[in-house]
Amino acid sequence: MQIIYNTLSRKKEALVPIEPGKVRMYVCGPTVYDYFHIGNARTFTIFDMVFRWLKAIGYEVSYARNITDIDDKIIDRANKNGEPIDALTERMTAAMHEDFDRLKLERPTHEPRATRHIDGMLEIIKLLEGKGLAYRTPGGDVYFAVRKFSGYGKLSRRNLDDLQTGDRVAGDAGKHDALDFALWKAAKPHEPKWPSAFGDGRPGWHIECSAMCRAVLGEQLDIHGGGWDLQFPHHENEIAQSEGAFNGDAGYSFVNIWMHAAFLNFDSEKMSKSLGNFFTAREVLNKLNPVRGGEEVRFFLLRGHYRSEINYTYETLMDAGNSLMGLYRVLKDVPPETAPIDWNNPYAGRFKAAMLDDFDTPQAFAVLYELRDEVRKNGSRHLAGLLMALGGQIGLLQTDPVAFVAGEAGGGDDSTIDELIAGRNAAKAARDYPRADAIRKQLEAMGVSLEDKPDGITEWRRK
RNA sequence: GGCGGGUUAGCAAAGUGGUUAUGCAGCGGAUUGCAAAUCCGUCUACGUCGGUUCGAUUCCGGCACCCGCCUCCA
Repeated sequence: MQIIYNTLSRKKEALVPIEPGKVRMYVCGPTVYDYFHIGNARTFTIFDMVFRWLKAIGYEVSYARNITDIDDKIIDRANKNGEPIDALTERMTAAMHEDFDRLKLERPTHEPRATRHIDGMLEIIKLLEGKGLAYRTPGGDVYFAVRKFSGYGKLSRRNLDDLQTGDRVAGDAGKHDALDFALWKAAKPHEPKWPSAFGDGRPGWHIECSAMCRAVLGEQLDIHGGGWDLQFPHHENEIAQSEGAFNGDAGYSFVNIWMHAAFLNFDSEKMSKSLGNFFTAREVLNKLNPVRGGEEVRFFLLRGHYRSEINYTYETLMDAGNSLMGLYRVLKDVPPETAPIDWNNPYAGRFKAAMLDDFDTPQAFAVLYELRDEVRKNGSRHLAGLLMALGGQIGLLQTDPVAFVAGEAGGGDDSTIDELIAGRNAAKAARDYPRADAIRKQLEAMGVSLEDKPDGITEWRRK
């Protein structure tokens, strides 16, 4: 039984799918105006882990992660670049896929784009207006009337009267209440627009997700995820829209379990575009060995619990890389046997128990390390296979171990390295140790480390 | 101001009312021509003040400090 902490109830709950055996999960995806940063990558990696794990324990998972391809930031950036909006969003979407692939994220079942669901948004807005939950302003905007929706604030536990507004939010002229949020924004010059019963315009951000959830997964979801910062107002607004428009009538919740991924920090502060303290995922990946980098980052991001903040530094990333290397080394030395996982095996059982308890990856990782030691000790190819297979349940340890340990790129080509090693071995045979050490030093300077094996073979690996 | 999260050893990070978490790094030893890898051994823990308890890092309360959301944000 999978246990998940539900932000809505503030409790750990059993996952009981609406439709037995099937899980419908929606995660708010990126806004494609720029490369995403390593903090964004954390959230997507976490939900990729959830996606894979739920499948591993037998669920059929429909996983939707949207692409927000219409938004103020996109418009601003496109204007700044002097580039058409479509060109920018296509370019950034392609880059996003490249980076996701490098991070070993599986493609979600659905990847809806906001601009392809405008009709669905307008339909919901119409429903809301019909119920008196939305209103038009003279300027042609449509707003959600927050105070008319009784459940408003239930997810983030906010009291409407406690919310600070006034000084920080410049009140839009036609708004009835400062907290009301835009469902539809009237068209402005030089901005994209769609025709509608409310006049030409474009959707607000929040309505996009309500519409895409409904279009792609249906009116009820088992799991809805996103970063902590989306809890309010974004997710609160989604609830108001979806439950206000249709779920409420049917007497059920829009979402059963709300999951929120904790932040990735830099210098103990939330990494964010607006603070400017961010590293894009691709710039981090580009600094790492191409064979290992993606998994090193993934390993780093999953080694903390998803509800705990983690701090990104070069040191913590390297720690993770070293730990991962330790797992791969044993797989290189003891070639894993391929076999289905026997969940009755004590290691497998403990790994599973950890994962079932709210995706306790740190605990699950500890089991992998113990299994690593066991494989080292008894050289069991069967257990090596189990180690690899367990890692595989959450997208780890799937690279060829020999290739992973050797690494690629930089440090000269293989034949040069082999030549130098041959020269060193000749020097060793002649007992010319100063020369042998000089060659090793030369290789080290090239980023290549050596390992003399007992059988006389010298293995090497790149940094 | 409102609401929420956190404080565990050098660093990272789980968990538990009483029994070694775990990883990385370090240190000592084995091994090695020397290294590397590996193995063996090993040092540092639960912010602070009270309370409950036979016993608290673990439950309760106060305090301090850090962080987040309340505006776009994963």
